[in-house]
Amino acid sequence: MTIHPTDQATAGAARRPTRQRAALAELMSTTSEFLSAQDLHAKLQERGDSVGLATVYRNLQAMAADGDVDVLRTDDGECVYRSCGTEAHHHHLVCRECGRTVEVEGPAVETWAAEVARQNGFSDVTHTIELFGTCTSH
Amino acid sequence: MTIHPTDQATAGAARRPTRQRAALAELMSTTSEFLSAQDLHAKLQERGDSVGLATVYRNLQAMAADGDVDVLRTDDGECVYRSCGTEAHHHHLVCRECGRTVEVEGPAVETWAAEVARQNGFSDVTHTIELFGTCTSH
DNA sequence: AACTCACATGAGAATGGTTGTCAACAAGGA
DNA sequence: TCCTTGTTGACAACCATTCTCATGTGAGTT
Ligand SMILES: [Mn+2]
Ligand SMILES: [Mn+2]
Ligand SMILES: [Zn+2]
Ligand SMILES: [Zn+2]
Repeated sequence: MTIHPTDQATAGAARRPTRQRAALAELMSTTSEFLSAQDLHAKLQERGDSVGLATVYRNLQAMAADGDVDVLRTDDGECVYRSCGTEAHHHHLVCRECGRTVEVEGPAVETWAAEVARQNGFSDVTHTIELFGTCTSH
Repeated sequence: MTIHPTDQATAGAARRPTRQRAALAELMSTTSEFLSAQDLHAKLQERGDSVGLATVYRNLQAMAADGDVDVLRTDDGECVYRSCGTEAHHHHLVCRECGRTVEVEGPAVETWAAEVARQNGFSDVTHTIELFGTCTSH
């Protein structure tokens, strides 16, 4: 059984620069909400920088593996991506109405997670912590 | 945009008791790991209490809506269900090797989540907090 | 610049968990 | 027993994501 793979260490295997990845990265850098691969693919098409859907998926995965973008799953199982301001470990407070996202840190929650894991003898612990709510604009 | 629906309050609309739901509930009450709908469907078949796959899905959703079972998504997007010991709000520490699950509470983390939301002016806040690791049997 | 070659791309097919359809069933009140 | 209505199950349909593979393109090398 594998509920949550450990696919961490993705040593920087020289990725080749392409127009497609550049366009995607540029688009994401100017967007603050979490968007799905399909959303991004559509926006690229509107904008003229047409990129194949499979390529969007592949690059998003690569960028996520490299830690360049954050991923989370919507309630209906769709993956959504976002280019965050910091490379450091953090979590998100997302508006479920408009997608507005705030990056949050929680030293307390980090130590809590580590402590709980230790007390139960678990090792190689990772965690998923996301907050959802309704922002002030609603 | 809807990243995380608020589908909470599902007033107890009298659900009609059936052999199928009983078999499913019974199976889940004797299982401690998180299992997928397909896993459960297969186990029911082995055991003789054959139940249609669609029915398994429907009942799991109903049970989840009623708060009778907990749901979480595996890394590959599959929903997995578990009948927990308590009805009270809690989280999980799951072994990614064998699925062994420990129910954990975190008053500190609850207040942290609420506080972060308040500071950013978000309302109707919910959170997703799950811990994954490797248990002592590995 | 021409040559090479491994990596990247894209159009479309395939995958697979989940949901929809709808006729046959069955719980429970009249 | 009869009716009404929620429930079931076999199978089709959905749809996000992955796979396939022929073609394209970085970037060294000569
Ligand atoms: Mn953290
Ligand atoms: Mn909590
Ligand atoms: Zn909002
Ligand atoms: Zn284990």
